[in-house]
Amino acid sequence: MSTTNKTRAEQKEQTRRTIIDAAFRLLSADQSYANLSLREVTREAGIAPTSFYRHFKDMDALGLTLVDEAGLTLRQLMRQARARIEAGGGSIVRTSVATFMEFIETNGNEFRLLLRERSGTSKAFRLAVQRELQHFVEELSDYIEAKTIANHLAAYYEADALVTLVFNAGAEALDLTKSKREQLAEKVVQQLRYVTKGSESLRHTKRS
Amino acid sequence: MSTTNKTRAEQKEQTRRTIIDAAFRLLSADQSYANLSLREVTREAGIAPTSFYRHFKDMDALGLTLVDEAGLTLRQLMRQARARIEAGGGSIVRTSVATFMEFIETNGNEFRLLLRERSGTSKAFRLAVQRELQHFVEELSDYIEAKTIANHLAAYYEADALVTLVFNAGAEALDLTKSKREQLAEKVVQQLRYVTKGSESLRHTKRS
DNA sequence: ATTTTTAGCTTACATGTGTACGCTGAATTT
DNA sequence: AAATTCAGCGTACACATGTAAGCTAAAAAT
Repeated sequence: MSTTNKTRAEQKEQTRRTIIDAAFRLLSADQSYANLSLREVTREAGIAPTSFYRHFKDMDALGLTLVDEAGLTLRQLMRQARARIEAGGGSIVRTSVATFMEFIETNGNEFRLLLRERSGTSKAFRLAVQRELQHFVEELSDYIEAKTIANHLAAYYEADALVTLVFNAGAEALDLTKSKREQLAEKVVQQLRYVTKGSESLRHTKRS
Repeated sequence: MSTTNKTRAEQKEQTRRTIIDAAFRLLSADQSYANLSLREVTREAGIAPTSFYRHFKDMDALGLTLVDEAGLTLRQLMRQARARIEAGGGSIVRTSVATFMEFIETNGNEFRLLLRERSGTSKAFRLAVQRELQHFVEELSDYIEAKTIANHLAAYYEADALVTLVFNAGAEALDLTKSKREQLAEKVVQQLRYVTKGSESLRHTKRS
């Protein structure tokens, strides 16, 4: 166990990626991960059905990997958004919403995966998605706590509401044409303002 | 085609109900309608697989019926809540949330059906669920428009946000123990207040 | 140079699926 | 009384699935 250790491990990693990519490719509005079969995936990946097991214990293991990757992609995108904002761009709310809507448009199937498995039949999947969303809530919550005089709990409630509204708007966007999506964006921007304004307003009247 | 017309039609209707009830019984945290097979349903209903077709064109037709029934159940419950409120009960927000949480607890599987099929692989299902939710948004929107000086669009945005937040809290509640659910209820009550307060506040600063 | 490891393959099997076909007996119509 | 309708059944078929068993060739270790 020394020297090169390249070609074989590399080849295996490459095949693993092939499987992952194949699975993502098979997701669509009409096909969820839940009703995707092992054989379909291996067919798309160009390997024998039984070879699948050299890389994943079962379909659940692959699915959880996909959820992680989709969550990562989304987080990276939102980090870009923050960079854009700090670089002097427009309003925080509008830029974040626009970025999220971009994600829906270019990574619709990744989003569908998160959306569907969040309420799917596997508890492990539900928890995995929940964890991804929690990342956003916490980041946003910290931001709010720092930028305002909100206490910890209030900031968390507010952040949670904002993430919920955006995520739900994303789900709605999936079935809409591009023109209708602009109306949807307008709606969610307004709703986010209600939340931030309302939270601020209540902060000033009582200390809860 | 005249006279009695009872026993046969009645028997058929009864079997139809047996099928519907069987399907509902098979739904759970671990089984969604999407991966429920025709044969499972007929097995549970105690009829031959092929007899299914005497009552429904296919599983999709049955599923849409279930969505309708679940939506109806939910609507009836919320009507009761309004009755309770107008009969002098507590706050609108708190009572509505409590009623909804009761629904989750006693009709968890009906709710799961709506929740899952809202983002499922069948557009017909997605639309059916969307329609059910739209009922709530519109009723609530009318209520807000009447009770406040909000214009039509603002009332709609507000109602939509409220329904979204409550529905999402319901989804979260499904995986929680009873004690954690009270915390969740507290969270969503607070979030709803943010929305109503924020909407009101913005109404007074600008006319949009 | 020899042995060990292993990614990927082929073959095979048991199980579950949707639904076509045709029968039966009882309810209904004529 | 005779004819028609039809809810429900049993049989049957073609097809897809997950995965067990064992082989092969090449890479890696000895």
